[in-house]
Amino acid sequence: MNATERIKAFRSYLGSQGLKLTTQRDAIAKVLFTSEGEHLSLPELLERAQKIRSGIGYATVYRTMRLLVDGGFASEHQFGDGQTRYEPADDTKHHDHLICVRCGKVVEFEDPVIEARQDAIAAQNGFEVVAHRLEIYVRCLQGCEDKDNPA
Amino acid sequence: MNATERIKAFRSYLGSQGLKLTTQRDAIAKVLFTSEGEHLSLPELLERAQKIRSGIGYATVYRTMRLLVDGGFASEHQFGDGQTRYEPADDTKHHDHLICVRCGKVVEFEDPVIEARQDAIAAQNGFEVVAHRLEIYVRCLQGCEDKDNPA
DNA sequence: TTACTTGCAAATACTTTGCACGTGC
DNA sequence: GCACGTGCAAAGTATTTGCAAGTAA
Repeated sequence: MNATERIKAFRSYLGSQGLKLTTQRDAIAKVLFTSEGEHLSLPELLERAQKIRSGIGYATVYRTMRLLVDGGFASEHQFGDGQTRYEPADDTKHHDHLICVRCGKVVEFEDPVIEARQDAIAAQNGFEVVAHRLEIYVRCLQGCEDKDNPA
Repeated sequence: MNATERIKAFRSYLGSQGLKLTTQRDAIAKVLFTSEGEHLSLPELLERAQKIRSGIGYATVYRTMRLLVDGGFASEHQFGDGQTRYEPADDTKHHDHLICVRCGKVVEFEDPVIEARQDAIAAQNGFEVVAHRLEIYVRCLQGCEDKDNPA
């Protein structure tokens, strides 16, 4: 599903839930759905949304993101910088993240071997998997710039 | 390494760093090292430490835990309840967590297959692994009580 | 009209820090 | 004695909420 289709789906979802489609919600959804791979924080989402529709408040972004997460349109991540970050949810396949501890670069990946292993481990312990979160903290092999101590 | 050995190691570490061994630090370390598998939060650590040595303040627990984490004696986790949780660090092998989304139960596991896969994936993307965090959110198969809505 | 939304500001919830007083070494 | 440590209270951060005014349907 591309960004346009996702926005349409979100609009339908709002209607189906008796919620209203406002210019604020539309702008925020647009920002989210066109941020593939970026993992934006609330302040970042706010800044971009205000370019589309000025005057949007922080609380509206916060509440709209919760709406998007609850509706399955977005997923939240905590990468350890103390901020919650968001990305468009992928309804078909799940992916995980490689995060460089030096430069902060984030690369997404998916691996069926790990997914399968998780199901097996959960089953062995008397559980069924609902979701998972895997973050691999790494260092770039070809060198990268320290985000906290720029050269 | 058992709890007693870990406490000794921590005491030596303090000396080697020119830091002082106080009754507060000792009590907090004792609480941590005897909490295997519990993943205590700061308030919980504080409560238990105060039973050993009354009068300990929150800030002291906070600063001592940072000391323990920095020294490699403890590791931090964020399980999504908005609190940082701590457990004694295992110097030999890493383990991950299965977390029941309904009752909050946490089970630890380790899996060499997943560990090996992570190294391979990182290498394929031009990284070397520094650390990782894997949380599998599950549901108990034999039923459990909802922590937010007790029966 | 009417229920849902918004933006502001205030309230939370945790975490982190400044500082005067204590205390290991 | 002196440098490090402690406890309190206050300051940060990021998140969440109350409410009067605004708006989609």
